Amino acid sequence: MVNVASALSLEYGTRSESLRTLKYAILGLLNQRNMSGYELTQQFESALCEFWNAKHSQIYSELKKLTDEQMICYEIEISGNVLEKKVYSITETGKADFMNWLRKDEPMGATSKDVFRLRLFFSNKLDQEVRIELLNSQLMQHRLRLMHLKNNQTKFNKVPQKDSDEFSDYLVLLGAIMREEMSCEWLKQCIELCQEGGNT
Amino acid sequence: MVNVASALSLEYGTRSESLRTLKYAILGLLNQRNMSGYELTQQFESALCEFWNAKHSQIYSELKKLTDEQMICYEIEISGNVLEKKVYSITETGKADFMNWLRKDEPMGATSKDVFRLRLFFSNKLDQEVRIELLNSQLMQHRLRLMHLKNNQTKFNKVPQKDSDEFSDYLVLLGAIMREEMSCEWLKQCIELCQEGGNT
DNA sequence: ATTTGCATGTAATCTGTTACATGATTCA
DNA sequence: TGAATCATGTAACAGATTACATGCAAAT
Repeated sequence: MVNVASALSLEYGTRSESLRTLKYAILGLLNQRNMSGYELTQQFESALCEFWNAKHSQIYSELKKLTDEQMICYEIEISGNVLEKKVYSITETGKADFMNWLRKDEPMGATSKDVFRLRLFFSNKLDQEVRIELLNSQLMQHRLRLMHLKNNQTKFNKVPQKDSDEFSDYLVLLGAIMREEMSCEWLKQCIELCQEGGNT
Repeated sequence: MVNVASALSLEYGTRSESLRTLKYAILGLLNQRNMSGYELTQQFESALCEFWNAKHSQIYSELKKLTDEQMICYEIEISGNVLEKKVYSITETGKADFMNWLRKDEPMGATSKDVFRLRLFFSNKLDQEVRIELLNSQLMQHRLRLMHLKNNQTKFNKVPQKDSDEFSDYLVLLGAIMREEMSCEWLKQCIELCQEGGNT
């Protein structure tokens, strides 16, 4: 028997909305200040890079979509003689939509993907030396990243005011540092466990 | 002037290969033991859930592709009277390809995306009470997750043998626990910083 | 009988990456 | 004058989610 209900297009509620996180990342940035697509791309590479990323190709198409949806609008500025630059700003509609997203207390989703942990999960199939080399390589990379982050932190000589953009920035930087410190700790423990009763 | 080289389809090297991580996650699991698509789906929900995830729809289509590519093959088993089950196993080609992937020391990619951190980055636009509520909600969720993970850890009464599947499992579980502990610590610090000089 | 779990798939859509494509501006 | 950076876009493809779709088996 066929599914009559679905044949009549009943019973299966409206399609659930997609998350559109990129949309809100862009709206959030434009809520801080007006920017071009190029500047937004740079923001993703600097300010957001510890928790979000997007290529210019994706950003430009999202900007087009958000303009159509009247969440943002733009004015054209001229750099030099002829080079056109679109400076985007958030609309009132966009601001309202963004604030609505920001306030929502959504339950945590699935843990994010991590290729290295996946590799490690299968690493007992490797020679012990190779496994330790891979762990060491990973450790070095995380140490380097930690160094850069701690260097960024020195730019704050005191905790910023709670309602400032800098304060939020400070919180996420703290999170990034703690994450890298944890990663280094964990990798060191893994290496130790792999070496225990080692090759003498 | 048009790009003659590209018009002639020259000069722009071969398309770079995609990562196909799901492929290797599946090959890795089938390298441990033979399984059906259904069992693989369950493995993603249990053993791999702390660092990878995939829905059954994605898994079944990847299995089809891997079969075409001769990385895996299957035999049909009957459960009960008629219900057919495809039990997949990895081929020698698949095993070689998997080991090749496992050995590679790829540099760390971009930090993985984290919607909560993105929200927090914009959270100075919220009322202080709402911001703290969101942080508390997040903290509770991470505490719960930590509890479950620590409970899993009790299943290991000692560190398993280094070349066993259980040892790798132990390492990634340790990583998951440390990650959740760090998250709880970080969130507590964020809450404190948000409350400092608070509303008296 | 009815619900839960076993078992497998496809279609539509959304999200993200790589490659293609162009041209101006600035600095060495 | 050549390289790096500013500036914007499209097309093709890869990766992932949600919904659609079906039916058997086991337990209550």
